[in-house]
Amino acid sequence: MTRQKIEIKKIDNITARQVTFSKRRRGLFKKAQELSTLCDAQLALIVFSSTGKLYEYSSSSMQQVIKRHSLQSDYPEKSRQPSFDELQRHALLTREIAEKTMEIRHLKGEKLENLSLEELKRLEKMIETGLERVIETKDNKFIHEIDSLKRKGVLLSEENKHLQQMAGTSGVVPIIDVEILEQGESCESITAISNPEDLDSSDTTLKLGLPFPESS
Amino acid sequence: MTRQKIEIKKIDNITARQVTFSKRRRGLFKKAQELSTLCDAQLALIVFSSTGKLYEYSSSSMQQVIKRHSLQSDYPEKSRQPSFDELQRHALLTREIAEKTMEIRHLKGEKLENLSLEELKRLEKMIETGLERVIETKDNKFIHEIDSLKRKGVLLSEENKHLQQMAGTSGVVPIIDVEILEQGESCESITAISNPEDLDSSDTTLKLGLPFPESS
DNA sequence: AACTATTTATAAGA
DNA sequence: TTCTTATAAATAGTT
Repeated sequence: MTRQKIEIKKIDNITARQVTFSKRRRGLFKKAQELSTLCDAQLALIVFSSTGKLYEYSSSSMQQVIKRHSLQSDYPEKSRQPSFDELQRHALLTREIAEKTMEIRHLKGEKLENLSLEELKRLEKMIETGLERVIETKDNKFIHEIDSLKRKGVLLSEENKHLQQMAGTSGVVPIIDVEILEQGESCESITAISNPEDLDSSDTTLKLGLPFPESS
Repeated sequence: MTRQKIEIKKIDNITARQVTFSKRRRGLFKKAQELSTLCDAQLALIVFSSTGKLYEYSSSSMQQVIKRHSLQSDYPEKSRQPSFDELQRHALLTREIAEKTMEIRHLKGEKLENLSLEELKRLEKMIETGLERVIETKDNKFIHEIDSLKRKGVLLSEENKHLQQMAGTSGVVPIIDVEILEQGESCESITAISNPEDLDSSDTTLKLGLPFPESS
């Protein structure tokens, strides 16, 4: 735009075009950075030359500007297709869930028709072992609870005796005989007179979110 | 850049800044479009004013330029952060896997220490039911196999008789007596003489990928 | 928004 | 590519 005014259309001469590109590109980037500085604007400029070379400027990070742009723009989520990597990870997780679901069903004795005899035998053994462990754990817990209750009973009984002596009232009859507790075998009879809140040894109340949902 | 040269730094006066922004923005966009036209360059320009308003220009479509840019640039996938939605779905799947893993462990009699007595009782019942079903399925499969083998034996025996008559050789002694097969009760004795490849009724070979991996 | 004095950008040539 | 230079274009400050 000096010596002679030029028309704004594609420059045919390749050399002239490249020269003009160099000059004007520099000018444009300078103006862009001046604008962002002077006016506190966030700005991104991307230029590909006709030969394919990339030139870029951005006042902050290019990603930041592009992200802000795609948020404001009317194609907010079109460009956000899940990446291959995400799809793959998602597929892996889904597959793992399917496998675990099937394993649970098998352990519950469901959907067994596709298992071979060999697999059924393995499964049976697996479940038997699991059952033994559960029963053992359960029984241990019962025993522990009985033990704990007995000890509480003994303590309470001793306290009672002490209180009787303190009060000098020998005529009061104890409600629970310690001897019965120490020899007791029936769980029901003991849990029946016990209040769960009194026990800090184990929790017999139902937890929220049962870990065994019904599967169809 | 006229009347007086200015320093390139943020303009403090808000009004002056907005005026300059307007003027220079127009100039910048004009230059940008001239460059793309004159030099056949692909170009994208994104500007956010300090008040947040978006101005943009691109020689082709903005997405196209941005895509080309992110391909050439050295951050090919960095900008592709997972969306909130993806993260959430991922978290859900991971949680589901954790829950199922724990359920499997419980069914196998592992990690029972945090279960209440009530839960242990439920679990025991669940496993017992599963075990019954597995045993029943297994036994049915045995019976089916026995049945299938018997029928094969009968057919083979009849074929043998037929062949004997055809050949006129009455002196050949049959290797297997049909009567024995029809009355057989022991699974082992029968499976011992059977070849799994002969049976199309059921598959007793081990499937690949056992559904019961050892968990620690 | 328009004006205008100046600065800046740049086309053509070296 | 870079420098030079004449001139077009952009624009800071003013109205």
